[in-house]
Amino acid sequence: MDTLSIGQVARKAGVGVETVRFYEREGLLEEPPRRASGYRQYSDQVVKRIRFIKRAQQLGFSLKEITELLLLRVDAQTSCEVVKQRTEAKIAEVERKLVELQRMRQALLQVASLCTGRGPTGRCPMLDALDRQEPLEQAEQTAE
Amino acid sequence: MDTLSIGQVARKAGVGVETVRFYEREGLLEEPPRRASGYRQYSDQVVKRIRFIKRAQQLGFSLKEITELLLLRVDAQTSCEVVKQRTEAKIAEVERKLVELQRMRQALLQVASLCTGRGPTGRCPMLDALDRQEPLEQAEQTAE
DNA sequence: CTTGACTCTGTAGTATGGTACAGGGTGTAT
DNA sequence: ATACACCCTGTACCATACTACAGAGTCAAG
Repeated sequence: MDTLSIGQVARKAGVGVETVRFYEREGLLEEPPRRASGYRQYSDQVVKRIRFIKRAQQLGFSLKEITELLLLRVDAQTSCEVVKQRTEAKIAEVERKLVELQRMRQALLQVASLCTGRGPTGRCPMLDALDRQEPLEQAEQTAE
Repeated sequence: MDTLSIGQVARKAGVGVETVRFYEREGLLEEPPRRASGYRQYSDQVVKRIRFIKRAQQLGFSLKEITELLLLRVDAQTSCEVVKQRTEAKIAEVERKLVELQRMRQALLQVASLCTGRGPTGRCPMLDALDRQEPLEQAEQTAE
């Protein structure tokens, strides 16, 4: 057989059946064709789509944002210019996240290295490590 | 003055007063000393802590995970070995996220470049672009 | 042709992460 | 000494993202 039942899709994608239906209701998955009985029949494309949704979520994107990512395409409704602008905005966002993650990684590496030296170094090593990365912080809103 | 009221902390950190109290209840911020009146008095350390929480959230960490990150320290309760292990687990997690974000960035760059060529290329360019990055996908659970 | 696993729709409940009062006290500037 | 912005506790409500039924129909194996 070439098509998948909702249960097969859910198992392959590592989510629950209810989640697949939920994503359909929320517009993250398009409504699939139905059998005479009303059973949904999927292609395995949808498995990829669900996995993408799950990965994007773990990177801090909401379902709303993920919908936007999945809709980045040139078509009758959306001109090339618009898609390009939106895509570049998303790229900028992803790059901001990359920078933050790099900083977190550096901080964690410092915590790990600090660890070999042992000793209860008080306070919060994680935040101290981040401080060491941004040596000069702006005055930022001292007013009140 | 050397200490901050809850309102000043909230403004500096860019969150609501209620959020600060919520984080305290949830154990993300320790209970600050109080004035005779019962007013909380904070040092500006806490502003950094809240900003860290917010940034980590945007990278897909839950408040529970963020609590764990902030607790990575060697003390009476936690030995060096344990902290090191946990920290290295977190580093691995961060590095997985970095890889995923890089892939998403590449995919978005492809969508943007594809865009200059114009035309409604059907389907979902975002997922197609990701496919092009992982040329050979494993058989992964073909059973059912 | 029945049994058990699966599917359908619809509605309700849950966990997470806040957000918004209500009803009261505090701090200080005028 | 009174106004006004702020703080307190406590409780209730909200959005997001599921998760779990109930009650009914479907499908394939034995």
